Amino acid sequence: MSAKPPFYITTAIAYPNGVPHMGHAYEAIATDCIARFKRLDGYDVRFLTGTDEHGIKMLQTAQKAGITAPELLARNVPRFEAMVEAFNLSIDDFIRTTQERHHASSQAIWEKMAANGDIYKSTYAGWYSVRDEAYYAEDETQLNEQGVRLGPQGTPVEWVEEESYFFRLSAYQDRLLAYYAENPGFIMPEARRNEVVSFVSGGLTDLSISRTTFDWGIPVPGDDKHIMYVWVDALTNYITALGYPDTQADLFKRFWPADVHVIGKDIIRFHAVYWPAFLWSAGLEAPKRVFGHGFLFNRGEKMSKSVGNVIDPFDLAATYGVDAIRYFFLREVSFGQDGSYSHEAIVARMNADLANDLGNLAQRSLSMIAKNLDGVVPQPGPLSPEDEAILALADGMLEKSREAMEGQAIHHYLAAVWNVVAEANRYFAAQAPWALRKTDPARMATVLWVTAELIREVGILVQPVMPESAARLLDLVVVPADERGFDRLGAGHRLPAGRVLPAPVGVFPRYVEPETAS
RNA sequence: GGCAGCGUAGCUCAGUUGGUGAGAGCGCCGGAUUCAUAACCCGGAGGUCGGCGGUUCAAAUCCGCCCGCUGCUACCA
Repeated sequence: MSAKPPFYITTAIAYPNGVPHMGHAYEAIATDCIARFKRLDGYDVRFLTGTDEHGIKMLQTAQKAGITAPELLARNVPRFEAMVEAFNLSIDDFIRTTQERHHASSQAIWEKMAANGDIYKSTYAGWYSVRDEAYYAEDETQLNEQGVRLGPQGTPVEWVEEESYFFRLSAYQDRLLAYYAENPGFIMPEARRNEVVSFVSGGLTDLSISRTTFDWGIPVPGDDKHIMYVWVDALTNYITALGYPDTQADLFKRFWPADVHVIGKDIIRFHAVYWPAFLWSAGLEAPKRVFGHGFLFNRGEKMSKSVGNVIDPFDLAATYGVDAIRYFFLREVSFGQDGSYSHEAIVARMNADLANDLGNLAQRSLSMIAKNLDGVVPQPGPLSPEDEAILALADGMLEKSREAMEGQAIHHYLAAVWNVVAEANRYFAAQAPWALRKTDPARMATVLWVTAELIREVGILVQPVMPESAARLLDLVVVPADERGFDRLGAGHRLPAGRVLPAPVGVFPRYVEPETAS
């Protein structure tokens, strides 16, 4: 067992009735960045992702394709698993809700909730929308011209009357409101919290949590006619992966409650209302934070199959490079807000920030060390006020980054780092070491040492966003593998003189438009 | 309909509790430079801070109304 503080972070589990789109990759990338940041900052991190494989939609999609649900999963789930490699996700576990461990866990939490008196059997009658996975009151629906009844979201609904188990959600209203009040950071960003508070304040009704109309799911303990509502099943994944129902398991004791569930803004309610209630009912603690990120738009348009602008994340990574894609989405999009992307925006970002600012800085400074100092890190002379100032600015990056990442403001963390990169370029231009070469070689050496040290610090700090490229950057200044943690930042661990550096090679290539045949 | 939020340079956005002449990045124009990935550096043009009215010595920043947009939620039908 580690002395490091624990940090448990999860993505939502993806619904694999289709293949991954950029939205899935985005959530995974952002969560991975947070996980890596915490790991480098000295935390014992547990990072979970996975797939949500039950439910009627899975059955229907399979049916449409003329195959079974397991066959559909066999086709799609590997694509989600492939994202782990393709996007360099540093996960510790990949959970699939069809796994045996998850059946046991889901049934166990159900039994706990039942034993607590929060589950009762009744009948449910109403209009159900498969697509929305929600029931609607009759007056929430209407008939269209074709005589098809539609729900408020414009999706078809069907009359369902079935015996159902209910969860006493209404009993948790006060406790939820108290929890939101006492933990202002529970729901992030803040705008989402306001919505949830207003929703819960408006009154909670009990929740139908079982179905008898199909069987692709986990059976209710002691009543096989019923299978669990997908959200009871899905949410439970977060504790299954820690060994639940064995609450004495090492993982469970160490990592529950979760520090952050990173999810899309569309499923905030399930995570911020239902999930804490389920957990309390089962005698467990609620997670510490639920962060709802925004949606991605292709050139400002929502991605949809009918518009034909759904982007394959694997294609993007192949075209621009994994790290460039990771950087683009994490830097360009305010985490928590919706974001937009386009070829032009991606190219502009990667060329300006990565190739021109950071890559070129490394190249111009390290090549001077190679050509003028035989590739050996020089011993710096007395530091000038300019040297001290830029080093101090770099030393301040960690605190700013931490502060930003406390609130998952990934874009602020990156802005802080690139502010230093911009200043470093100004510093380099102002000091003009190429001119000092003839007038004051000792001073040139000092400037080059300072710049190399800046590259070391920036390299360490950008590892969470661009693990591969940052590693190559750090290789250029020969930072040993065990000296790449955030504890190595700052004045206490400056780049030592005497290191022999390899010949500098470009880490961040410019994106050049391929020649178009005309 | 209710609640919450937003509308600031061509684009994306910053602008603590009202007070140095309204900012950043990208883009554009000009200059400088050659260490470097046609990169970096310097300078410049560009805005009625959605509109109207009000409070104040002073408002992008507070209040009211209006217009437009977004989210949550309700209801009519």
